[in-house]
Amino acid sequence: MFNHMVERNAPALDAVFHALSDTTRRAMLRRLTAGEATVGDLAEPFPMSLAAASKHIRVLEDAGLIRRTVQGRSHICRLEAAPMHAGQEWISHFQRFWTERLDALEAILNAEDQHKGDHDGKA
Amino acid sequence: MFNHMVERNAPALDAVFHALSDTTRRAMLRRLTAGEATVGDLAEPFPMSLAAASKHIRVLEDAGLIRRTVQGRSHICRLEAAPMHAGQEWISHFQRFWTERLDALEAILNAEDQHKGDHDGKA
DNA sequence: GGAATATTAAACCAAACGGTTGACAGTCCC
DNA sequence: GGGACTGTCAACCGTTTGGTTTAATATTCC
Repeated sequence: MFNHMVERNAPALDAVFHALSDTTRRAMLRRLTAGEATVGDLAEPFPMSLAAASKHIRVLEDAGLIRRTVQGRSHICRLEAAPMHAGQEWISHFQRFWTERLDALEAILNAEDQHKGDHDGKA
Repeated sequence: MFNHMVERNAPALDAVFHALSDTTRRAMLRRLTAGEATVGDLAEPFPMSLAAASKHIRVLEDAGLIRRTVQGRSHICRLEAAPMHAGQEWISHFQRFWTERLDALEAILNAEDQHKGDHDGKA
């Protein structure tokens, strides 16, 4: 059942997860959900040099999460969320493992309640 | 609608995404879906030293994705998928952006089909 | 042409990464 | 006790990362 999950495109997954592993970059992506933005726009909220922010944007671009079009002197960036799909799908194969544990926990709690009911109520 | 997504626990997300950004570590996690395994078991498929594999396992452990119990001389590892949930949820906020694009594409294709149907030959 | 604007490039730095090797520490078993 | 076994630790190495600063490159405006 899990053998099918053979990771067809590991390098892309590496790049996407790596891009997402930084708070600044995640914030930039969130920002882009509100609409396109220039490099300057994306950099503005962060207490780092423009050059540093530009590098972060490059990482996002390399992971395919941003598309850039140059318009005059400003580079406008758009969200390209599609590559996240692969990441989400990879994780989704593990979903049953945390829901299973939650179900098990619930079962244990229910059993304990049951037990308490047996004793407390009667004795 | 997206303003609510303020990243309550950024460091944990950093750690999870970083842990997932390596092919070897993802393979180890997949391996663990088949059941618990020792450090040696997890290391065995990879053409690297045991020490290197041990470091990867440490990264997974630090991200909370693995729980380890020492039994005699062997360290047995179990999958702890729960922290992936946060990652999945973060990504899920972007889901509409790639489905939207797919829908838009579909709409364009439909419109083109429509157009073809209207004046068939050309305009 | 020249100044201001928007962004990347290049050189540098410290820290982290992914790997190695060799030494060490528990544990099991004779 | 003495090996074999399982695993970590420490030191090291080369590369990448995330940041800086100081140019350099386009572009727009006057």
